Amino acid sequence: MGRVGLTTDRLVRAGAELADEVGFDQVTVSALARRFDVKVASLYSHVKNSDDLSTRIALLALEELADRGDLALAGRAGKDALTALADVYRDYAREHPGRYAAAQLRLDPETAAASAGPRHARMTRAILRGYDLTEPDQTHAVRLLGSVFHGYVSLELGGGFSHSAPDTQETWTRILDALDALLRNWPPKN
Amino acid sequence: MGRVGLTTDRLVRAGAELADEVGFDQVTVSALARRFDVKVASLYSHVKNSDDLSTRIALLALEELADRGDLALAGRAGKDALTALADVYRDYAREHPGRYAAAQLRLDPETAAASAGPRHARMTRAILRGYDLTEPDQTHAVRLLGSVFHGYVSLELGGGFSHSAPDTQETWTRILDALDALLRNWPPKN
DNA sequence: GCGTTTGCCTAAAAGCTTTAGGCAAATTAG
DNA sequence: CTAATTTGCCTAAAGCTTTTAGGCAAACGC
Repeated sequence: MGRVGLTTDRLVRAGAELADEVGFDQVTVSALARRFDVKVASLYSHVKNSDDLSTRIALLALEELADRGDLALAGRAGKDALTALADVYRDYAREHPGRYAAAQLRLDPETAAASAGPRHARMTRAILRGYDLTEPDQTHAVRLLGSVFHGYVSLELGGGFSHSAPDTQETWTRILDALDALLRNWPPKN
Repeated sequence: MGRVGLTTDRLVRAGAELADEVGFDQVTVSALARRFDVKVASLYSHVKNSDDLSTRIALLALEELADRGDLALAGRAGKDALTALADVYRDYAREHPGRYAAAQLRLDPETAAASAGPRHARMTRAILRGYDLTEPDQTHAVRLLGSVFHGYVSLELGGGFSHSAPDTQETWTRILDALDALLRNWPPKN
């Protein structure tokens, strides 16, 4: 039996695809071995354990998302930028539900710090440059945007807004309008 | 060996506690059996399978959350009601992280329809009676509130806003102020 | 008390995770 | 170009979780 050419990278990539197909929590070392038509134990030379695999998939997803974000934000500002980044998250989650779920994995602090996580925070902060907010309001706004993006996307993905009128695209548009209005007119403390 | 007095209800309740202690995804039929000092197979008379157990814990959490919501909303309106319901979600998630995670479980449509889910939608809609919104804006606003509550709580719980100033309580207050302002001044279409 | 139901048990099969040790293919060195 | 070394995938095995099947004794209903 020849060699298949496993590498950590190929495993992680295949794991991400598997996640999109069957759900992130169904991504198992066994399933991945099956996909490469290889014995399970063989994967353990490339990946420390199941947790390591999950973490690597999460890191990949975070990176991909940040790359898309950077691309979308280039040359945009204000509401244009807001909409562009918001759509990046929403579209990514719809195209890659498993990867998006992976990106939600709780990472330990050092791993999180070394991940693309900070890039995401920076992107959101960049959007706010188009609005007139100073600290600490800017941080509050960063957190609000993160909450809405993540909350909306995960509720929509989970079927939380299921099959009721009006359609979710319309809601998404109106929510972004509302956020834009809110950021342009951020209420002062008290 | 006498009988321990297992019932579906006791199992579900213990499962919920276990979830809060070790995380919802660590709630396993085996772990639950261990907790009752009983053989694993014994649980299968009270619970169909692992999925059934998870679903029941999720339903319990949704119910508890809705009960707290009803209590909090009684006699309140406007921003008062908004804050009260928002705090119910946030406090519940902090007190019962495992149950809160369970409440996020994707239920199949019939189960979801029979769950306390609809009560949650009704509660959010009730809050909006204090603001001047008509359909379809009301639905958009319901979805926005759901997104913010869920998004904020799950990011905070997951450590997304970790240890950076300003503190999360301050942000939470300001976000609710902002939502109140936004609802009082919902931007018209276009 | 007697029969029936019910509750917890043992047994067993099947799948996932992880470690240890082996052999052969690929790579490097002389 | 062979020899030594590294590397990649393998077999074997132990441990854990899930789930089903069948058994025995405690609890309950009359």
